[in-house]
Amino acid sequence: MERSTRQRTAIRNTIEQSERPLAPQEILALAQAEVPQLSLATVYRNLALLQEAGEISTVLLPGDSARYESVHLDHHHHFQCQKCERVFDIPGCVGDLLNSVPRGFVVERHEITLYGTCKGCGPTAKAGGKKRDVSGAATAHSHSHKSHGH
Amino acid sequence: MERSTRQRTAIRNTIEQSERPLAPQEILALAQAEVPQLSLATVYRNLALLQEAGEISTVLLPGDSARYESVHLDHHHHFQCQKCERVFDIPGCVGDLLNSVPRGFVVERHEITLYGTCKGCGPTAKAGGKKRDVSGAATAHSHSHKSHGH
DNA sequence: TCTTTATTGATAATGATTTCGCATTTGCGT
DNA sequence: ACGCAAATGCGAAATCATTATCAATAAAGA
Repeated sequence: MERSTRQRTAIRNTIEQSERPLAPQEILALAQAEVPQLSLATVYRNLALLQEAGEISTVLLPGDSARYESVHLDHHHHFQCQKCERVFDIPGCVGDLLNSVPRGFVVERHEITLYGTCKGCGPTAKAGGKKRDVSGAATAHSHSHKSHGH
Repeated sequence: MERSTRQRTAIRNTIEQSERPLAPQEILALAQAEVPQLSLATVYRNLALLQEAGEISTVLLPGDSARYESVHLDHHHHFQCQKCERVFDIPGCVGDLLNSVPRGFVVERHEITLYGTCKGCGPTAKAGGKKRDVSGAATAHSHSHKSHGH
């Protein structure tokens, strides 16, 4: 059966406790604080397991590779900082104003991504600070759990 | 200086005349109707040039590779069919209801992607029809040019 | 504690997309 | 018509995220 390993627990906690979607690399870096020798392959293997178990969901952003977050979150969208590249959750939804599609098209799901500057990076230059920092701290929402459906 | 070649013209026309964003492979397939020996490398090289020239823009969808479309289009968003995987333009915008971001965050741009079933695929099974068809015909908007700002 | 086997770590392998290298072709100004 | 640099074709090479290998490790029940 499914065993409880230190690495799996670390990975799960890292995701569950994060206030924003994390990329595999970020998860690796953060979880290594708890399990130093943790391998990226293990992160991927567990992401797959946790996903099958329905504990986490995949967050896909335009032109970027997958990130993961807890499924125990209200319906929300994402904000990616154009400087630090980190992704934050934005609570709420713009509404069902999505009926403007042409005749014959049926919408089942939607994805909204906002781009700009995050709290941490402040309203300075348009861009600049290269690459991600893998750690990160800033928060964007109050982590209100449960109660889906938008 | 910049020369006018048959392949460049074919590529430009293909994109300009398409009613939806096209992936490099799709552009290759469509433009080969005009220039049979066209190479994929040439498509990529010209996409870069046309983009620098400000003629086309990149369309990025969550978890998918880049597509390209003319910049001469009103502000709009995209709809991807979950069956044929083709991407259509959806005119208009849900509005500036994007002020719901947390304090300290500044939104500069947004991206909205709708998922569902397109006109051509009809409201049948949830999914199924594998892979793209590279050609495609269906239309989703009236191609009204110019007049940005949303 | 012993046994079984899920799990891990390290690394090679994939698969897909995009870029390069280079010899050949071809616009385009003269 | 000439000449040269831009542009092309095609295959190799580079990226990159994700997956597969496989020997070694360590949960969990007996």
